[in-house]
Amino acid sequence: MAEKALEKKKQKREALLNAAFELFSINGVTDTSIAGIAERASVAKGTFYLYFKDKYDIHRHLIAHKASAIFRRAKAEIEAQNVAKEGGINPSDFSLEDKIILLSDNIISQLQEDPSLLRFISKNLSWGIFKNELIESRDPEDVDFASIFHEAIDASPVKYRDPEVMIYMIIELLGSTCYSAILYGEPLTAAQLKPYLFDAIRAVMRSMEEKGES
Amino acid sequence: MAEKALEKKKQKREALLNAAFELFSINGVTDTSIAGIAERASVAKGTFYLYFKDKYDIHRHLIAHKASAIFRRAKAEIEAQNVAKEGGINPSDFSLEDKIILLSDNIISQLQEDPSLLRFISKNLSWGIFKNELIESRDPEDVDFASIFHEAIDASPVKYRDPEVMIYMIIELLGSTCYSAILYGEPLTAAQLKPYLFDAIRAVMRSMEEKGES
Amino acid sequence: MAEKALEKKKQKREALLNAAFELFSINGVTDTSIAGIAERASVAKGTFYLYFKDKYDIHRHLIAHKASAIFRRAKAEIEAQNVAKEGGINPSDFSLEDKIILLSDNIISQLQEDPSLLRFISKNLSWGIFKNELIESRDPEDVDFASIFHEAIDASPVKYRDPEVMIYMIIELLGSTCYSAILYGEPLTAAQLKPYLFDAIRAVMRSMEEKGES
Amino acid sequence: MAEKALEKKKQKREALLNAAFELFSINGVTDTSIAGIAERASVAKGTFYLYFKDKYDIHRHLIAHKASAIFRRAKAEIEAQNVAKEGGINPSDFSLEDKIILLSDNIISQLQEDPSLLRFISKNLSWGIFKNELIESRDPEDVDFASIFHEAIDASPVKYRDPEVMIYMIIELLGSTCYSAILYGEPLTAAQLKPYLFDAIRAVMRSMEEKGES
DNA sequence: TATGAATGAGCCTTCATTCAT
DNA sequence: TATGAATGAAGGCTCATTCAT
Repeated sequence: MAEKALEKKKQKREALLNAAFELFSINGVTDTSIAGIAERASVAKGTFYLYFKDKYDIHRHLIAHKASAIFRRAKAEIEAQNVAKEGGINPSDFSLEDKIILLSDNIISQLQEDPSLLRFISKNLSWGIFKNELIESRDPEDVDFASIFHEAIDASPVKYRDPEVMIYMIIELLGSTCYSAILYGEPLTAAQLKPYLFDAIRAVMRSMEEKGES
Repeated sequence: MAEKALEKKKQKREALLNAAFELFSINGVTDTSIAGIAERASVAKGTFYLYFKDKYDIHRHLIAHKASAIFRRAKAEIEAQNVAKEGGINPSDFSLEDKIILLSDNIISQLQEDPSLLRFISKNLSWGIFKNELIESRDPEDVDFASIFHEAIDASPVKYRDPEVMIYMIIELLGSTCYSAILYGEPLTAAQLKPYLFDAIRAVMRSMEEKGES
Repeated sequence: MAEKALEKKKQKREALLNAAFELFSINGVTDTSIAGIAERASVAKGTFYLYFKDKYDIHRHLIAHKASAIFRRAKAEIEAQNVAKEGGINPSDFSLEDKIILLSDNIISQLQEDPSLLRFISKNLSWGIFKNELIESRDPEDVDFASIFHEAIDASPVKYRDPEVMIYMIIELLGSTCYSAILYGEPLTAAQLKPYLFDAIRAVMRSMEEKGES
Repeated sequence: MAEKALEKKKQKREALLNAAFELFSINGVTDTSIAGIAERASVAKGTFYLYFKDKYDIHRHLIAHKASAIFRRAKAEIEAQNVAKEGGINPSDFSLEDKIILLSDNIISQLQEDPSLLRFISKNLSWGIFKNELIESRDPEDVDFASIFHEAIDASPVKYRDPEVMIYMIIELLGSTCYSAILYGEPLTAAQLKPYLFDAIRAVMRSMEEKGES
């Protein structure tokens, strides 16, 4: 196939993903039809099936795609901040706790900025996604974001019992508390939640520090 | 209406709720039809509409109903245990932390016993349910289980900053970590999760103790 | 259900069968849609599925129904003729050969009268239908027409080797030669075919007479 | 066009025909798609249209092609047998009856060997095919097999009333009885059918012998 | 209250066919 | 010639909902 044609295919796929994201966010998966996705993507209905198996297929791809994007952006922004304040604190001076709080803070900000994103990944920002196990053929740019954590953990002087479980609990806590807070301000707003949540995350981490470490 | 007729109505309603619960558990809400619910309840299709507005209506009632049942049973069982070991530890000797751990432990046991129950309330065991705000016309027996917590908190000598938020975080943490653990054993089994989770709950609670309290 | 309602159901079913027959005859099974059948029957699309599983289900019912009707009518007409010419030949005077020729003649006449009927049962007037094995739930009025033959055979003084095979061959010969003759007049018209065919049928029967019979 | 290119075209056509034959045999015409044929032939979908007008076009070609092949092979094998037993019976010693029985026997064997072939030409092994009238542009190698019969008939000392009708009836009888016998063994197996069928064919032929001929 | 036949909107999906490359 | 992405018509089927009984 000519290069141009490949480019066009990529664009169509992108258009479908965007359309699906918007509709899933607005109406939910159940109330979104393939016809609707195709129409919004300015593509014929049949074209949808050239790119995705069904509604749930595109949904899975989107979740992986969006979750990955959130983590990548969070990581990038944190690094950019460090570069900005040159001569400032050396990132390696941050403790793992600090890093995870920074990351959480950034993720919450992103979700606040774009609540439709939150509604979409809704309750899906959890372990299954995190491990990318839902999807067999990950898109190449959707990097394995579990590695972001593992790098940071490995670099930490403080060691933790079962670091995977720790991350699991942090992600679940973050995801489930933010949902209600950001979308409904219930039982408190995201801004109000943050200090409590960060304290809680720190507390969870401390409770999992390796015993010998004192 | 004769008493007998009232009784029959009650039974029909119950039959519909049970049928819906089973089908929702097995096939999910989307893949459950009203026709299916009616058939399983041995009731005509039209009859469904005499009791519920639509599929989502019965779903909401069920969630509130089941969640309430879990909390009530947990409370009852804990009290029964205390009565059993008479002369044993006086329940009022338990700290709030202990009580909440006991409650959590019991809830996890119930969900383990009946994973279809877990699958059903799935990610719904969260604040929305807890506050029973989803449903306007609560069934009379579905008591407000938030009160269970408030009573215990009020009785606690240790005081907490924003106890509602604390409960919120605990419930979210419990609900979201158990889901994956019980249903998939991922990233660890419920049995393995428990010590970590209880430590985490205690850590969260400590982080929210009133400062002056030492 | 009230008697009237039952009557209406029966009518709807009949309307669907008639509509399907007409469309199958005109356009063939492949080019007939369920929407088309429903429309022609003045019934909503969904109603079709209350009576038949799919297009092939109604097709099977129709074949059994129509084939049965042909045989029943043939039998009835032959009997009526005998009654008409009272004092005439006693039907029991007919040999089995004669009876089968009479039957064949009548069937050919029916098919000539209504070529759409022929096109419909087309190549289906064969053993599978004859034995009614295609269809599990035969309509009650669609009598087992195999019995018509067996009665006649049992009554015959002349005995045959394997009478079932004989009938099989006669039916296949009749069905397949008539098709082309009636519909296309190729390689000869039905009228021209008849004497040859009847000779052939008699020849086949003679070739299967029991040896001892001389 | 270069010779090599012509060769390639021929191969593609052949590939399409083979693919279509296999799929028609397995799934039937209705459930076979052009996309499927093209894929199985390792050819692009659009390429199909360079060789055939549509699904039914390739179907017609195939029927004529396969039916012709059966007759040619039957003739060739019979001739080969005669050559083999050199000094044996002179083929011209066979009566027309014998020749046609031999031919029928061979055709039945072929169909038994390859039931998918039978399923494919199914009920199509009949007069329409025989006369090759279905297809306007016969492939050059698909010789007119009607001539095989006419030669034999002309060579026969015994003369027949309307020999075309005789052949017509024989072919129809053969085709329709074999179908059910070979594919389903109903109402009897092909092996069991043969003696009856051959007797019947002989009987039909005798019934059509020219009267004066004794 | 209870029924269940009837409805028809609306969904998913397939597929023949076209056409720019 | 050959390709295969794109199209959109068409069909099958489900299902929530209504309503006469």
